[in-house]
Amino acid sequence: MAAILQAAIRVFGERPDASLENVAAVAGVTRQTVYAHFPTREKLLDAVIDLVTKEILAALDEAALDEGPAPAALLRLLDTSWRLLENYPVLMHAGSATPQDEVDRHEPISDRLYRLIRRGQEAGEFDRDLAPTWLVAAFIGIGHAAGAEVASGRMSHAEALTALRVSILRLFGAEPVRQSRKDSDPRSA
Amino acid sequence: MAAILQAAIRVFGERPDASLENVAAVAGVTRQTVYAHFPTREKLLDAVIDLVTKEILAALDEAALDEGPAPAALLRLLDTSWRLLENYPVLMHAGSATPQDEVDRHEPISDRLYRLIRRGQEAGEFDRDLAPTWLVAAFIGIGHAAGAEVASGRMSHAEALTALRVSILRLFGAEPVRQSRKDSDPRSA
DNA sequence: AGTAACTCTTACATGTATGTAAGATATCCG
DNA sequence: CGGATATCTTACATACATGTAAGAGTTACT
Repeated sequence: MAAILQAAIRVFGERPDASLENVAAVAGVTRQTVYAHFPTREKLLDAVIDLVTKEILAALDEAALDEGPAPAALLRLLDTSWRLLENYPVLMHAGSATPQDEVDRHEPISDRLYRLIRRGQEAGEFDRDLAPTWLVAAFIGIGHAAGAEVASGRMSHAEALTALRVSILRLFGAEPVRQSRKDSDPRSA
Repeated sequence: MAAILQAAIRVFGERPDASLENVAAVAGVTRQTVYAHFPTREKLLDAVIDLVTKEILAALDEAALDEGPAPAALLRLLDTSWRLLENYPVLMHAGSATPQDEVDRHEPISDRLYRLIRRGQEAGEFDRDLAPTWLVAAFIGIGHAAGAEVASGRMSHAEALTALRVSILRLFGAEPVRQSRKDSDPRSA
Protein backbone atom coordinates (compact mmCIF):
# COMPACT_ATOMS: atom_id res chain seq x y z
CA MET A 1 0.00 0.00 0.00
CA ALA A 2 2.71 2.47 0.92
CA ALA A 3 4.70 1.32 -2.07
CA ILE A 4 1.81 2.15 -4.33
CA LEU A 5 1.51 5.62 -2.87
CA GLN A 6 5.21 6.27 -3.30
CA ALA A 7 5.03 5.02 -6.86
CA ALA A 8 2.06 7.26 -7.54
CA ILE A 9 3.95 10.26 -6.20
CA ARG A 10 6.89 9.50 -8.44
CA VAL A 11 4.91 8.70 -11.56
CA PHE A 12 2.46 11.55 -11.29
CA GLY A 13 5.40 13.82 -10.66
CA GLU A 14 6.78 12.94 -14.05
CA ARG A 15 3.47 12.66 -15.88
CA PRO A 16 0.37 13.92 -14.06
CA ASP A 17 -1.99 12.08 -16.38
CA ALA A 18 -0.19 8.77 -16.33
CA SER A 19 -2.38 5.71 -16.30
CA LEU A 20 -2.87 3.51 -13.27
CA GLU A 21 -1.14 0.86 -15.31
CA ASN A 22 2.05 2.91 -15.16
CA VAL A 23 1.69 3.53 -11.47
CA ALA A 24 1.14 -0.16 -10.82
CA ALA A 25 4.15 -1.11 -12.91
CA VAL A 26 6.42 1.26 -11.01
CA ALA A 27 5.05 -0.03 -7.73
CA GLY A 28 5.80 -3.56 -8.88
CA VAL A 29 2.20 -4.70 -8.65
CA THR A 30 -0.66 -5.13 -11.07
CA ARG A 31 -3.32 -2.61 -11.83
CA GLN A 32 -5.93 -4.61 -9.94
CA THR A 33 -3.87 -4.48 -6.80
CA VAL A 34 -3.99 -0.74 -7.00
CA TYR A 35 -7.75 -0.94 -7.24
CA ALA A 36 -7.77 -3.18 -4.19
CA HIS A 37 -6.48 -0.24 -2.14
CA PHE A 38 -7.88 2.76 -3.99
CA PRO A 39 -11.32 2.19 -5.51
CA THR A 40 -10.94 4.95 -8.06
CA ARG A 41 -8.22 6.99 -9.64
CA GLU A 42 -9.45 10.05 -7.84
CA LYS A 43 -9.15 8.38 -4.45
CA LEU A 44 -5.54 7.60 -5.21
CA LEU A 45 -4.96 11.19 -6.21
CA ASP A 46 -6.55 12.33 -2.98
CA ALA A 47 -4.32 10.04 -0.99
CA VAL A 48 -1.26 11.39 -2.76
CA ILE A 49 -2.30 14.97 -2.09
CA ASP A 50 -3.03 14.20 1.53
CA LEU A 51 0.31 12.59 2.10
CA VAL A 52 2.30 15.28 0.36
CA THR A 53 0.36 18.00 2.14
CA LYS A 54 1.18 16.45 5.48
CA GLU A 55 4.86 16.36 4.66
CA ILE A 56 4.76 19.94 3.52
CA LEU A 57 3.09 21.12 6.67
CA ALA A 58 5.59 19.29 8.81
CA ALA A 59 8.53 20.74 6.91
CA LEU A 60 7.15 24.25 7.03
CA ASP A 61 6.50 24.02 10.73
CA GLU A 62 10.14 23.21 11.25
CA ALA A 63 11.12 26.37 9.44
CA ALA A 64 9.62 28.55 12.20
CA LEU A 65 8.49 31.20 9.75
CA ASP A 66 6.97 33.39 12.41
CA GLU A 67 10.26 33.96 14.17
CA GLY A 68 13.19 36.20 13.43
CA PRO A 69 13.63 38.73 10.64
CA ALA A 70 11.27 38.31 7.73
CA PRO A 71 13.95 38.15 5.02
CA ALA A 72 15.75 35.36 6.82
CA ALA A 73 12.47 33.53 7.32
CA LEU A 74 11.73 34.01 3.65
CA LEU A 75 15.00 32.34 2.76
CA ARG A 76 14.20 29.48 5.12
CA LEU A 77 10.83 29.11 3.45
CA LEU A 78 12.50 29.21 0.07
CA ASP A 79 15.02 26.53 0.94
CA THR A 80 12.35 24.33 2.44
CA SER A 81 10.04 24.75 -0.52
CA TRP A 82 12.87 24.04 -2.90
CA ARG A 83 13.72 20.85 -1.09
CA LEU A 84 10.08 19.81 -1.10
CA LEU A 85 9.88 20.48 -4.81
CA GLU A 86 12.92 18.30 -5.31
CA ASN A 87 11.43 15.45 -3.31
CA TYR A 88 7.94 15.82 -4.71
CA PRO A 89 8.09 16.88 -8.34
CA VAL A 90 4.36 16.28 -8.39
CA LEU A 91 4.08 19.76 -6.91
CA MET A 92 5.17 21.13 -10.25
CA HIS A 93 1.91 20.01 -11.79
CA ALA A 94 -0.34 21.55 -9.19
CA GLY A 95 -2.31 23.42 -11.82
CA SER A 96 -3.14 20.47 -14.00
CA ALA A 97 -6.31 19.23 -12.35
CA THR A 98 -9.31 21.30 -11.47
CA PRO A 99 -8.69 24.82 -10.18
CA GLN A 100 -10.09 23.74 -6.86
CA ASP A 101 -7.40 21.13 -6.52
CA GLU A 102 -4.74 23.62 -7.38
CA VAL A 103 -5.83 25.89 -4.59
CA ASP A 104 -6.02 23.05 -2.14
CA ARG A 105 -2.60 21.76 -2.97
CA HIS A 106 -0.81 25.05 -2.69
CA GLU A 107 -2.84 26.31 0.17
CA PRO A 108 -0.58 25.29 3.02
CA ILE A 109 2.46 26.85 1.47
CA SER A 110 0.80 29.94 0.01
CA ASP A 111 -1.03 30.72 3.22
CA ARG A 112 2.13 30.72 5.28
CA LEU A 113 3.94 32.67 2.63
CA TYR A 114 1.16 35.23 2.62
CA ARG A 115 1.41 35.74 6.36
CA LEU A 116 5.16 36.05 6.13
CA ILE A 117 4.90 38.69 3.44
CA ARG A 118 2.42 40.68 5.46
CA ARG A 119 4.67 40.54 8.47
CA GLY A 120 7.70 41.64 6.49
CA GLN A 121 5.88 44.47 4.78
CA GLU A 122 4.44 45.80 8.01
CA ALA A 123 7.88 45.73 9.60
CA GLY A 124 9.33 47.60 6.65
CA GLU A 125 11.59 44.71 5.74
CA PHE A 126 9.88 44.16 2.41
CA ASP A 127 8.82 46.80 -0.03
CA ARG A 128 5.14 47.65 0.16
CA ASP A 129 4.49 48.49 -3.49
CA LEU A 130 3.35 45.03 -4.50
CA ALA A 131 0.27 43.33 -3.11
CA PRO A 132 0.96 40.29 -0.91
CA THR A 133 -1.36 38.08 -2.95
CA TRP A 134 0.57 38.94 -6.08
CA LEU A 135 3.87 38.27 -4.39
CA VAL A 136 2.58 34.87 -3.37
CA ALA A 137 1.69 34.07 -6.97
CA ALA A 138 4.98 35.42 -8.25
CA PHE A 139 6.93 33.42 -5.68
CA ILE A 140 5.26 30.21 -6.76
CA GLY A 141 5.53 31.06 -10.43
CA ILE A 142 9.21 31.83 -10.26
CA GLY A 143 9.75 28.72 -8.19
CA HIS A 144 8.10 26.63 -10.85
CA ALA A 145 10.27 28.28 -13.45
CA ALA A 146 13.35 27.29 -11.50
CA GLY A 147 12.04 23.76 -11.18
CA ALA A 148 11.50 23.60 -14.91
CA GLU A 149 15.02 24.81 -15.58
CA VAL A 150 16.41 22.04 -13.43
CA ALA A 151 14.07 19.43 -14.88
CA SER A 152 15.15 20.32 -18.39
CA GLY A 153 18.82 20.21 -17.47
CA ARG A 154 19.46 23.85 -18.30
CA MET A 155 20.47 24.60 -14.72
CA SER A 156 21.88 22.56 -11.89
CA HIS A 157 19.97 22.23 -8.68
CA ALA A 158 22.43 24.44 -6.84
CA GLU A 159 22.54 27.09 -9.55
CA ALA A 160 18.78 27.31 -9.57
CA LEU A 161 18.59 27.70 -5.82
CA THR A 162 21.13 30.50 -5.83
CA ALA A 163 19.32 32.28 -8.62
CA LEU A 164 16.04 31.79 -6.81
CA ARG A 165 17.34 33.34 -3.62
CA VAL A 166 18.60 36.44 -5.33
CA SER A 167 15.51 36.75 -7.49
CA ILE A 168 13.02 36.42 -4.69
CA LEU A 169 14.79 38.90 -2.47
CA ARG A 170 14.87 41.40 -5.31
CA LEU A 171 11.27 40.79 -6.14
CA PHE A 172 10.22 41.33 -2.55
CA GLY A 173 12.23 44.50 -2.31
CA ALA A 174 14.30 43.16 0.56
CA GLU A 175 17.77 44.34 1.38
CA PRO A 176 20.20 41.75 0.03
CA VAL A 177 20.81 39.34 2.89
CA ARG A 178 24.57 39.20 2.98
CA GLN A 179 25.41 36.99 0.08
CA SER A 180 28.48 36.96 -2.09
CA ARG A 181 28.33 40.37 -3.64
CA LYS A 182 30.08 41.45 -6.73
CA ASP A 183 30.74 44.96 -7.91
CA SER A 184 27.10 45.87 -8.25
CA ASP A 185 26.47 49.30 -6.91
CA PRO A 186 23.91 49.17 -4.12
CA ARG A 187 20.76 51.09 -4.77
CA SER A 188 18.79 52.08 -1.76
CA ALA A 189 15.25 50.75 -1.71
CA MET B 1 -9.95 26.42 -42.94
CA ALA B 2 -9.35 29.65 -41.04
CA ALA B 3 -12.42 29.22 -38.87
CA ILE B 4 -11.19 25.85 -37.71
CA LEU B 5 -7.80 27.27 -36.84
CA GLN B 6 -9.32 30.11 -34.88
CA ALA B 7 -11.57 27.68 -33.05
CA ALA B 8 -8.60 25.46 -32.26
CA ILE B 9 -6.71 28.43 -30.85
CA ARG B 10 -9.61 29.35 -28.63
CA VAL B 11 -10.46 25.84 -27.49
CA PHE B 12 -6.90 24.72 -26.86
CA GLY B 13 -6.35 27.95 -25.01
CA GLU B 14 -9.00 26.95 -22.53
CA ARG B 15 -8.28 23.25 -22.50
CA PRO B 16 -5.07 22.06 -24.16
CA ASP B 17 -6.23 18.46 -24.34
CA ALA B 18 -9.68 19.14 -25.69
CA SER B 19 -10.95 16.69 -28.26
CA LEU B 20 -11.26 17.46 -31.93
CA GLU B 21 -14.98 17.08 -31.41
CA ASN B 22 -14.91 20.18 -29.22
CA VAL B 23 -12.83 22.10 -31.70
CA ALA B 24 -15.16 21.15 -34.53
CA ALA B 25 -18.22 22.17 -32.53
CA VAL B 26 -16.77 25.58 -31.75
CA ALA B 27 -15.82 26.02 -35.39
CA GLY B 28 -19.37 25.13 -36.37
CA VAL B 29 -18.36 22.15 -38.45
CA THR B 30 -18.23 18.41 -37.93
CA ARG B 31 -15.26 16.47 -36.79
CA GLN B 32 -14.76 14.99 -40.24
CA THR B 33 -14.48 18.41 -41.77
CA VAL B 34 -11.59 19.06 -39.44
CA TYR B 35 -9.97 15.89 -40.68
CA ALA B 36 -10.51 17.05 -44.24
CA HIS B 37 -8.09 19.90 -43.58
CA PHE B 38 -5.79 18.47 -40.92
CA PRO B 39 -5.10 14.77 -41.31
CA THR B 40 -4.13 14.28 -37.68
CA ARG B 41 -4.51 16.05 -34.42
CA GLU B 42 -0.83 16.79 -34.39
CA LYS B 43 -0.99 18.52 -37.76
CA LEU B 44 -3.69 20.79 -36.40
CA LEU B 45 -1.56 21.54 -33.39
CA ASP B 46 1.36 22.35 -35.65
CA ALA B 47 -0.78 24.69 -37.70
CA VAL B 48 -1.92 26.46 -34.55
CA ILE B 49 1.62 26.86 -33.34
CA ASP B 50 2.77 28.12 -36.71
CA LEU B 51 0.05 30.72 -36.91
CA VAL B 52 0.51 31.96 -33.38
CA THR B 53 4.25 32.06 -33.81
CA LYS B 54 3.90 34.22 -36.89
CA GLU B 55 1.70 36.66 -35.03
CA ILE B 56 4.14 36.78 -32.18
CA LEU B 57 7.05 37.50 -34.44
CA ALA B 58 5.17 40.26 -36.17
CA ALA B 59 4.16 41.86 -32.89
CA LEU B 60 7.66 41.65 -31.49
CA ASP B 61 9.17 43.16 -34.59
CA GLU B 62 6.95 46.16 -34.14
CA ALA B 63 8.29 46.65 -30.64
CA ALA B 64 11.76 47.51 -31.98
CA LEU B 65 13.51 45.82 -29.10
CA ASP B 66 16.98 46.59 -30.40
CA GLU B 67 16.48 50.32 -30.18
CA GLY B 68 16.57 52.74 -27.30
CA PRO B 69 17.35 52.08 -23.64
CA ALA B 70 17.09 48.45 -22.60
CA PRO B 71 14.68 49.04 -19.69
CA ALA B 72 12.25 50.86 -21.95
CA ALA B 73 12.57 48.13 -24.54
CA LEU B 74 11.94 45.59 -21.81
CA LEU B 75 8.71 47.31 -20.91
CA ARG B 76 7.70 47.37 -24.55
CA LEU B 77 8.41 43.67 -24.76
CA LEU B 78 6.44 43.10 -21.58
CA ASP B 79 3.43 44.99 -22.83
CA THR B 80 3.52 43.25 -26.16
CA SER B 81 3.86 39.82 -24.56
CA TRP B 82 1.06 40.58 -22.19
CA ARG B 83 -1.22 41.57 -25.01
CA LEU B 84 -0.27 38.44 -26.92
CA LEU B 85 -1.01 36.32 -23.88
CA GLU B 86 -4.41 37.98 -23.64
CA ASN B 87 -5.20 37.27 -27.28
CA TYR B 88 -3.75 33.78 -27.31
CA PRO B 89 -4.35 32.08 -23.96
CA VAL B 90 -3.01 28.96 -25.61
CA LEU B 91 0.42 30.36 -24.80
CA MET B 92 -0.30 29.68 -21.16
CA HIS B 93 -0.15 25.98 -21.84
CA ALA B 94 3.15 25.98 -23.63
CA GLY B 95 4.57 23.35 -21.30
CA SER B 96 1.86 20.79 -21.70
CA ALA B 97 3.06 18.95 -24.76
CA THR B 98 6.48 17.49 -25.31
CA PRO B 99 9.45 19.46 -24.02
CA GLN B 100 10.50 19.98 -27.60
CA ASP B 101 7.27 21.74 -28.38
CA GLU B 102 7.63 23.93 -25.39
CA VAL B 103 10.99 25.14 -26.55
CA ASP B 104 9.75 25.69 -30.06
CA ARG B 105 6.77 27.69 -28.98
CA HIS B 106 8.56 30.03 -26.70
CA GLU B 107 11.62 30.32 -28.85
CA PRO B 108 10.74 33.49 -30.74
CA ILE B 109 9.94 35.38 -27.59
CA SER B 110 12.66 33.94 -25.41
CA ASP B 111 15.36 34.46 -27.99
CA ARG B 112 14.59 38.13 -28.39
CA LEU B 113 14.28 38.53 -24.66
CA TYR B 114 17.65 36.88 -24.23
CA ARG B 115 19.33 39.29 -26.61
CA LEU B 116 17.67 42.22 -24.91
CA ILE B 117 18.90 41.09 -21.52
CA ARG B 118 22.42 40.69 -22.81
CA ARG B 119 22.33 44.16 -24.30
CA GLY B 120 21.02 45.69 -21.09
CA GLN B 121 23.51 43.91 -18.91
CA GLU B 122 26.45 44.87 -21.08
CA ALA B 123 25.31 48.47 -21.06
CA GLY B 124 25.01 48.38 -17.27
CA GLU B 125 21.29 49.04 -17.40
CA PHE B 126 20.47 45.67 -15.88
CA ASP B 127 22.18 44.04 -12.96
CA ARG B 128 24.72 41.42 -13.94
CA ASP B 129 24.32 39.03 -11.02
CA LEU B 130 21.76 36.79 -12.63
CA ALA B 131 22.40 34.76 -15.76
CA PRO B 132 20.47 35.86 -18.84
CA THR B 133 19.10 32.37 -19.41
CA TRP B 134 17.69 32.33 -15.92
CA LEU B 135 16.17 35.77 -16.34
CA VAL B 136 14.47 34.56 -19.48
CA ALA B 137 12.94 31.65 -17.59
CA ALA B 138 11.96 33.84 -14.67
CA PHE B 139 10.37 36.38 -16.99
CA ILE B 140 8.21 33.75 -18.62
CA GLY B 141 7.41 32.09 -15.31
CA ILE B 142 6.32 35.28 -13.66
CA GLY B 143 4.35 36.20 -16.75
CA HIS B 144 2.51 32.91 -16.56
CA ALA B 145 1.82 33.54 -12.90
CA ALA B 146 0.26 36.86 -13.78
CA GLY B 147 -1.80 35.22 -16.50
CA ALA B 148 -3.03 32.64 -14.03
CA GLU B 149 -4.02 35.34 -11.54
CA VAL B 150 -6.09 37.03 -14.18
CA ALA B 151 -7.58 33.78 -15.45
CA SER B 152 -8.67 32.85 -11.95
CA GLY B 153 -10.19 36.25 -11.35
CA ARG B 154 -7.90 37.10 -8.47
CA MET B 155 -6.49 40.11 -10.31
CA SER B 156 -7.76 42.36 -13.03
CA HIS B 157 -5.91 42.59 -16.30
CA ALA B 158 -4.67 46.07 -15.51
CA GLU B 159 -3.60 45.23 -11.97
CA ALA B 160 -1.64 42.28 -13.21
CA LEU B 161 0.14 44.30 -15.85
CA THR B 162 1.14 46.95 -13.34
CA ALA B 163 2.41 44.35 -10.91
CA LEU B 164 4.27 42.64 -13.73
CA ARG B 165 6.04 45.84 -14.76
CA VAL B 166 7.27 46.56 -11.28
CA SER B 167 8.22 42.94 -10.62
CA ILE B 168 10.18 42.46 -13.82
CA LEU B 169 12.11 45.67 -13.41
CA ARG B 170 13.03 44.70 -9.87
CA LEU B 171 13.96 41.22 -10.92
CA PHE B 172 16.22 42.53 -13.66
CA GLY B 173 17.88 44.95 -11.31
CA ALA B 174 16.94 47.90 -13.48
CA GLU B 175 16.73 51.42 -12.17
CA PRO B 176 13.03 52.08 -11.74
CA VAL B 177 12.01 53.59 -15.04
CA ARG B 178 10.45 56.99 -14.57
CA GLN B 179 6.91 55.86 -14.06
CA SER B 180 6.07 58.54 -11.54
CA ARG B 181 5.56 60.77 -14.54
CA LYS B 182 2.50 59.65 -16.46
CA ASP B 183 3.89 60.39 -19.89
CA SER B 184 5.17 56.88 -20.35
CA ASP B 185 2.42 55.34 -22.38
CA PRO B 186 2.45 51.54 -22.28
CA ARG B 187 0.92 51.26 -25.74
CA SER B 188 3.80 52.34 -27.89
CA ALA B 189 3.12 50.37 -31.04
C1' DA C 1 -2.72 -26.86 10.33
C1' DG C 2 -5.93 -23.34 9.34
C1' DT C 3 -7.64 -18.94 8.56
C1' DA C 4 -7.40 -14.22 6.99
C1' DA C 5 -5.30 -10.72 4.29
C1' DC C 6 -3.10 -9.76 0.33
C1' DT C 7 -1.98 -10.30 -4.22
C1' DC C 8 -2.13 -12.36 -8.81
C1' DT C 9 -4.21 -13.79 -13.28
C1' DT C 10 -7.65 -13.53 -16.52
C1' DA C 11 -11.71 -11.72 -18.44
C1' DC C 12 -15.33 -8.55 -19.37
C1' DA C 13 -17.82 -4.05 -19.90
C1' DT C 14 -17.79 0.81 -20.83
C1' DG C 15 -16.49 5.26 -22.42
C1' DT C 16 -13.94 8.29 -25.10
C1' DA C 17 -10.84 9.83 -28.68
C1' DT C 18 -8.56 8.97 -32.91
C1' DG C 19 -8.49 7.88 -37.57
C1' DT C 20 -10.60 5.82 -42.00
C1' DA C 21 -14.11 5.23 -45.54
C1' DA C 22 -18.05 5.88 -48.72
C1' DG C 23 -21.69 8.36 -50.62
C1' DA C 24 -24.66 12.58 -50.74
C1' DT C 25 -25.25 17.56 -51.06
C1' DA C 26 -24.13 22.26 -51.83
C1' DT C 27 -21.52 26.02 -53.75
C1' DC C 28 -18.54 28.49 -56.54
C1' DC C 29 -16.33 29.42 -60.80
C1' DG C 30 -15.09 28.90 -65.58
C1' DC D 1 -24.07 23.78 -67.84
C1' DG D 2 -20.35 21.05 -65.74
C1' DG D 3 -16.70 20.08 -62.85
C1' DA D 4 -13.95 20.96 -58.75
C1' DT D 5 -13.93 21.95 -53.92
C1' DA D 6 -15.77 21.86 -49.50
C1' DT D 7 -18.83 20.12 -46.56
C1' DC D 8 -22.13 16.86 -44.40
C1' DT D 9 -23.97 12.28 -42.85
C1' DT D 10 -23.34 7.81 -41.39
C1' DA D 11 -20.60 4.00 -40.26
C1' DC D 12 -16.72 1.32 -38.92
C1' DA D 13 -12.19 0.06 -36.78
C1' DT D 14 -8.82 0.75 -33.34
C1' DA D 15 -6.58 2.01 -29.14
C1' DC D 16 -6.43 3.12 -24.49
C1' DA D 17 -7.97 3.95 -19.79
C1' DT D 18 -11.25 3.08 -16.29
C1' DG D 19 -13.77 0.08 -13.45
C1' DT D 20 -15.89 -4.61 -12.24
C1' DA D 21 -15.72 -9.51 -11.31
C1' DA D 22 -14.36 -14.26 -10.14
C1' DG D 23 -11.16 -17.65 -8.74
C1' DA D 24 -6.58 -19.14 -7.43
C1' DG D 25 -2.10 -18.72 -5.21
C1' DT D 26 0.91 -16.83 -1.49
C1' DT D 27 2.19 -15.18 2.92
C1' DA D 28 1.86 -14.56 7.68
C1' DC D 29 -0.09 -14.97 11.90
C1' DT D 30 -2.43 -17.80 15.41
